[in-house]
Amino acid sequence: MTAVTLKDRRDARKQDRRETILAVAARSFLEKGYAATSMSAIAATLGGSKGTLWSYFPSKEALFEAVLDHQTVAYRRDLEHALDLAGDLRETLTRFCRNFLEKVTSPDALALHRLVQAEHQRFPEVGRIFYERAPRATQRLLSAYLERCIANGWLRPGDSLRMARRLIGLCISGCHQRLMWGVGPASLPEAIEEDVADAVEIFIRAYAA
Amino acid sequence: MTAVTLKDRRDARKQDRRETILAVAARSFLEKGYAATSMSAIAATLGGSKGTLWSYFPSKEALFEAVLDHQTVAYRRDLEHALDLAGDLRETLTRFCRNFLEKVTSPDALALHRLVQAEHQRFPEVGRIFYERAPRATQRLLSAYLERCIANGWLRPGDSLRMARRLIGLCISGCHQRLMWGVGPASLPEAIEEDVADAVEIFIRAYAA
DNA sequence: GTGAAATCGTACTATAGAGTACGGTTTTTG
DNA sequence: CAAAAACCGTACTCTATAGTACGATTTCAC
Repeated sequence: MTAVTLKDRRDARKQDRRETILAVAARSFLEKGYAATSMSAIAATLGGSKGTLWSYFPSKEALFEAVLDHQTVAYRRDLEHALDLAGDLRETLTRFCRNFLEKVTSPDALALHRLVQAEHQRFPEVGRIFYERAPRATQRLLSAYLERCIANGWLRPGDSLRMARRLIGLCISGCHQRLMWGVGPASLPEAIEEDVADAVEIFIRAYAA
Repeated sequence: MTAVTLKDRRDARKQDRRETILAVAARSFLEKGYAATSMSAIAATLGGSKGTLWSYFPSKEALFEAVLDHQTVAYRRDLEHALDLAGDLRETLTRFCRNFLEKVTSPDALALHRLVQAEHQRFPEVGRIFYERAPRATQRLLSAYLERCIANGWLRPGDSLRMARRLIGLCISGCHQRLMWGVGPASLPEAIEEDVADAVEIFIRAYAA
């Protein structure tokens, strides 16, 4: 027993170190992109030597993929937490859209979005994996809820996945779109409220029973 | 007169050369991105010497910006041509959405979209300029048409620019979104028709008088 | 034909960053 | 304490590519 905990302490340290490396690397990748991020600079920020860095991740590519993996896990966990759907239709949709928009307009989410967008030519897997984990996961969650609304007779029957995509498209057609191009609104919270109200109103007019 | 035309021939050659360089560079930038594009490779493809390339564009950055400039001009010219709005509301919106989606789902448009997205951190101007010339220009054009529809009593009064953004958001919420992540549909034309039909239907239900 | 402008080929400089090698030092385990 | 694992610092190799220099050659205007 004692032997195990002692050995585990070493492993825990390694895990900690790994997390630290991922955090430092994520900062750089998200802010500067893949090409402009240098392994040497990461090693320097960490304080350790280059050899150590390479002992954790055998190459820049490996580190990059580990960072994306880490980030998408965090992204999805946040989203699922934000998407517990219960209560009145309009109210629930409004809460969902607001939570969703708040998540995806955060600086980190925008940076991640851009990073994957930028590098998914160089790393073809990256785009598909991210799509599965973030946009697709969100669509599925929302779609399942809409399915229940249809069963309850609150919404007209139809393809719930397509309906989910339309609602999400409406949500991101305003401030999110502009933020992606570096043209932010004066007040983000107000812009989000406006987008949410529009999206829900349009959606309900289109699909309510 | 003769003097002028003769001198012009030299200028015309230079102009041709410039266009050729821009075309070759655009291929590379659009396919491989900024970092992975090398000036030496462009010079090699052109066949000439590096000195000549630098005599046309004093740096890689300058060439990059010239390429983006050239591409957005082409992009906007195409769009404006595709957006002559006349006739019945539903029919006009359908034609507009179809033309728009066909343009923005073309391989070059997708690549341009990604390229600007990727590099607008390194070149902060690029994002704003592109936004002005492409998404914003489209919004303005559509918005002006919707304004007329409101005046005619076909649509309920409202903020026409916001309405335009919602319609465009609906259009790109389907296959365009997936294409951006490298997850293309089996049949693009069919997917476009589906998106167009949905978008127009939802829009009309939401805003028709 | 003649001179000027453009072009060519090639060799060069300078920089930057990925990944390696290695001998010495600290930390952890038992 | 002793052995092993991890870590450190530093110096190194290798490759890629932006940008320059320059003398030789072609093209074009007149």
